[in-house]
Amino acid sequence: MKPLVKYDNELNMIAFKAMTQVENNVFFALLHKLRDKGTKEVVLDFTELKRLIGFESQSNEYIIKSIQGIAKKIAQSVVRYETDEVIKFFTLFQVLEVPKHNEAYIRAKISETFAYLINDLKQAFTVFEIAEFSALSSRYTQTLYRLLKQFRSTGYLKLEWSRFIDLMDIPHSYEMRDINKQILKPALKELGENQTLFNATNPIFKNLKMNKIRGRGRGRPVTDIEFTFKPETTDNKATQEKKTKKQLEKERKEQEFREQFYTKKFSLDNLVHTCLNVYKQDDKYLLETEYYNKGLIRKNIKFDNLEQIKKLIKDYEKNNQVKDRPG
DNA sequence: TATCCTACTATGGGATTCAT
DNA sequence: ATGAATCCCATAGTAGGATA
Repeated sequence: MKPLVKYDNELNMIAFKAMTQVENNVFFALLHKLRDKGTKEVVLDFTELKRLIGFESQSNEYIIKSIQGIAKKIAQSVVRYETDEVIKFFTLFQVLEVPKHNEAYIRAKISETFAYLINDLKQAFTVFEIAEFSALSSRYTQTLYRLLKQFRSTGYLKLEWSRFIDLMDIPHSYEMRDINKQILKPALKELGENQTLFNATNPIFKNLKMNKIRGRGRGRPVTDIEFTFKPETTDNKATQEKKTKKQLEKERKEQEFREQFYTKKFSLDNLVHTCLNVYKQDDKYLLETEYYNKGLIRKNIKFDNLEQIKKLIKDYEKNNQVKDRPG
């Protein structure tokens, strides 16, 4: 069986900025190596890296540099959590050691806080072949690849445009034409067309299509982007029972349900909340929000029904319009 | 109300600059 | 040298505002 990377979907939502294509490879190879190791320390050496991700064309020097680069970025990528009382800082990994010369290895362990992202995964995980991932030609294609892999069972991904830009780590200087030309076109070609090198017959995502959704207003700017492709079936015979269209539709609905309030704002107790996620809990709804009050704070708020949330958002939007007329 | 004008964004081709 | 980022040019379609 080919080496796989497998991790909790939540990791896909932590956007790692400014990773190069090779740094991505090292990062996910490390993730592969660390999986189901608890919080134990591991060493990923050159031989294994090479086996996992190739490295045919690059010089040793370049590889060492990439490893140092990834170590630095991991160490600097601080995740910050705030409660009312304290601020906590975490890094995803603790990188314990990388060599300075002539060798290429990385010694690391996962932080206790994030151990759940790669240990004992039972559901809501992303999984893909690391070799396939590493062979992709650009970091943008790689990111789109793993986002699509997250939705491998439904074959449907829809993102708000600004969030897409954020997750894909697309420079703000890129305009639509640059994104089309440099990112979307090459990525769709690479992910959706037949592969000649490794996979002579099958594209990575069958029947992959992209659709931009344009909103209202002058120029009708793009508000959302969606991707559809033929859902994957699992290799596992036991879980291979085919999903009916109804089930797929249900999953799709569930995703849309979770996304419906994302980034919407409302005001509560004189604080402006930004919606992140909504969950159903018994017959109530839990809304995860973020707001500033001497720092960024996350909170779960309970509602009896969705209409209450919608009303709050509507009220906020009404009060914060610059100029508009009904109709 | 119907029509015209303008502002705005998308799209595609191509060229140039930048960093490694 | 190579790919990524930036920029220039030109065309098309539509919404919103202005005008008649």
